[in-house]
Amino acid sequence: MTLPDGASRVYDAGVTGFEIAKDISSSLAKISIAIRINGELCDLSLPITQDSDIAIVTRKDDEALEMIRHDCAHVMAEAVQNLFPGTQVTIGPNIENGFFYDFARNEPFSTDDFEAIEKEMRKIVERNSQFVREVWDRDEAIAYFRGKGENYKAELIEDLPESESIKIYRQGEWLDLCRGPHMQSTKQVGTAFKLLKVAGAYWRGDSSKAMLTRIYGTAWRSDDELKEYLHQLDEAEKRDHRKLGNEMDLYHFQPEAQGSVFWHPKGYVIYNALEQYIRRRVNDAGYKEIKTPQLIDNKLWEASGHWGKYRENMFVVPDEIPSVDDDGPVVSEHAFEKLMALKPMNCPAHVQVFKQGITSYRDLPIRLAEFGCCHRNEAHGALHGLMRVRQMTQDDAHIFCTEDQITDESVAFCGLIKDVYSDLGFDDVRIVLALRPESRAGSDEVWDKAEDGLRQALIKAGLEFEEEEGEGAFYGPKIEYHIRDAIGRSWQCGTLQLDFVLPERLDAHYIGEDGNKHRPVMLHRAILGTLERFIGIMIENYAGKLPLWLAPVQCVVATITASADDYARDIYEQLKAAGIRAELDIRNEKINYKVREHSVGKVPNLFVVGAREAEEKTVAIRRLGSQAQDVKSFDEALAEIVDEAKAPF
RNA sequence: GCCGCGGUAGCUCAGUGGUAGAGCGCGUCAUUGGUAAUGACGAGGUCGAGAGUUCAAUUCUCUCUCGUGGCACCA
Repeated sequence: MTLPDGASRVYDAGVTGFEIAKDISSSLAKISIAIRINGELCDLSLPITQDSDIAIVTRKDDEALEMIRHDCAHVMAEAVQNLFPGTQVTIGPNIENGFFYDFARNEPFSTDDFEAIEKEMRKIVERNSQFVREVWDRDEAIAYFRGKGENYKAELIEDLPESESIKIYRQGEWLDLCRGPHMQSTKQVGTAFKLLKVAGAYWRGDSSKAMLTRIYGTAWRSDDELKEYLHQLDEAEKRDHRKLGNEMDLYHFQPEAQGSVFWHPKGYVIYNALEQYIRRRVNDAGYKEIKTPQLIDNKLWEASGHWGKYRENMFVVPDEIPSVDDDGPVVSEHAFEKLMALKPMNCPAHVQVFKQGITSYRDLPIRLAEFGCCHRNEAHGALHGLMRVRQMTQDDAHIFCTEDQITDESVAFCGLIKDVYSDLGFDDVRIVLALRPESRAGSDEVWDKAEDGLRQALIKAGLEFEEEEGEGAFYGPKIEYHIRDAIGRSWQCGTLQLDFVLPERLDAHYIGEDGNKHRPVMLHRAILGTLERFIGIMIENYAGKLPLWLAPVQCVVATITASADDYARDIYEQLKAAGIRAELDIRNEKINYKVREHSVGKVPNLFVVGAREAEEKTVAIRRLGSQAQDVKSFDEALAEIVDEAKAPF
């Protein structure tokens, strides 16, 4: 056996990892939980029959967390079956920071059951049952699980490839089908686990199949790690844009317009600042901004293919003046013969703009940008604050170009998007090339060409990317830009999609050098994705403390005594005149009160003025997140804040 | 859309089979204070909607609706 440090040891064939660990040192044996044999993670109890490179895995190793969580899922499954006989087990994989297990039970679980389940889990851990691995005959295994009424498990075994042996892990009386590996005993799961939530989940992720009950849990090496993780969850909750949006008075939602934002003055400041910034960016990058209709006749959606592929997400309205008769139908029986739809995407409308007049190859590329307001009939359960809405504004644009120009345009876009994300505070960007989905328009040849076009552009731009099958849009492959926020979450925002289909379907063409008609290629692209969602991401990323140029209120002038009111009013007016979003707080309140209120309100700059400042024409600046009082002349402070409040572009 | 959990004052939430409470916020008054909550008083609620059970429902049951955690879908 060759150890990680290169040393080798000799054992009889059939020696187990545990025996080796014990042989190396008894203290190692105590903390060992698994073994890597030629790189593969295995049970310590597995007999080793050949010369191998081995490494004993202990609780301290990276793999330990995964094993603890997976074993914890088994412990939870047993606990649930002990407490709720008749519950069927299904699958229970690890996920980021924890695990879940899906159960089939007529009566779903509730979080009220957690206490009892956790208590039972602790008993099983304390029981210190060995995890024992067995290999069963396939048919016997199926018969066994069927006999126990475990139909889901039986189905899982039936679907395992013939080449796969059927592995069963026992822990005391209880057993489960499992690929393994497992630690030595339930005791090694430890005590640092907690059940977090219950949720419905479809069997095999298929909405036509049965709804199971999923229990989510988390497990860690130590109670301290668990505590730390729970603390992180609390912190993430504090950043929730729905909570902050409410506290900062940015926007609201109400049932009469579910999924659509009512922007309040302060929220709309952010919205406008961001829109203006993007407008300057795309103008600079050679785009022309346009605005296209909201409500468009169905004929165009049929021609574009949206009616066929996207209908279930569209709001469709009859093109008829409703009846004014109180008793009669609001629309006639013929209403549905002529339909219009609120646009769910801007692309067909942009093709219409492109198609006006005759375009020469000399005009290409043509880049049409729109802050396009789109409506999508999202499922009720999908709606989530600003992150998932029914009315959204995309920072959309379509580039019409020749095939030869695809690479240059794509490379240019990659540069633009990188600059924008960097300006907005996101430097960790993951790029995914999403390939053809099952339901799609266009021939395989066209898809081959489109996928390769984007791939080549990414290579030329020198960017690292991953490819994902089946994730593309129905009309073309796409590059997805995923940004990572301050607390490590990933969001898909920007996208670049190559489309040979739509220009064809909507018959767009340009006149080439040869004097003949040619089909342009269309690049769909967005940087923020949608303004709504991006603002939600920004709020959470900055925990509400937005960069100065986006802050709804950039400066509050707060007085200590009424004797400074006139001076405060004067400098407030000067700040406003200089373009600073300032507020004046001359309320009859103590300065402590004002400082607290504006700190909680995430105001970046507080200019505090009392009699002394009024006398000396200074301000005492208090910055958000700092206790320091920086006293300087107002003129200097004004120049500084004006400079600092400039947008990055 | 599916499964679970919720909806009580502007906000955050407590509570009860006999038509309601706290803190913050809001209003009035006093206080003019030096960097994260000054004090007193006051106003404010058909307890999400509808139906049922009951002498009596905010409370129990059902339906609907909206929100929420997931699933499915997705920017």
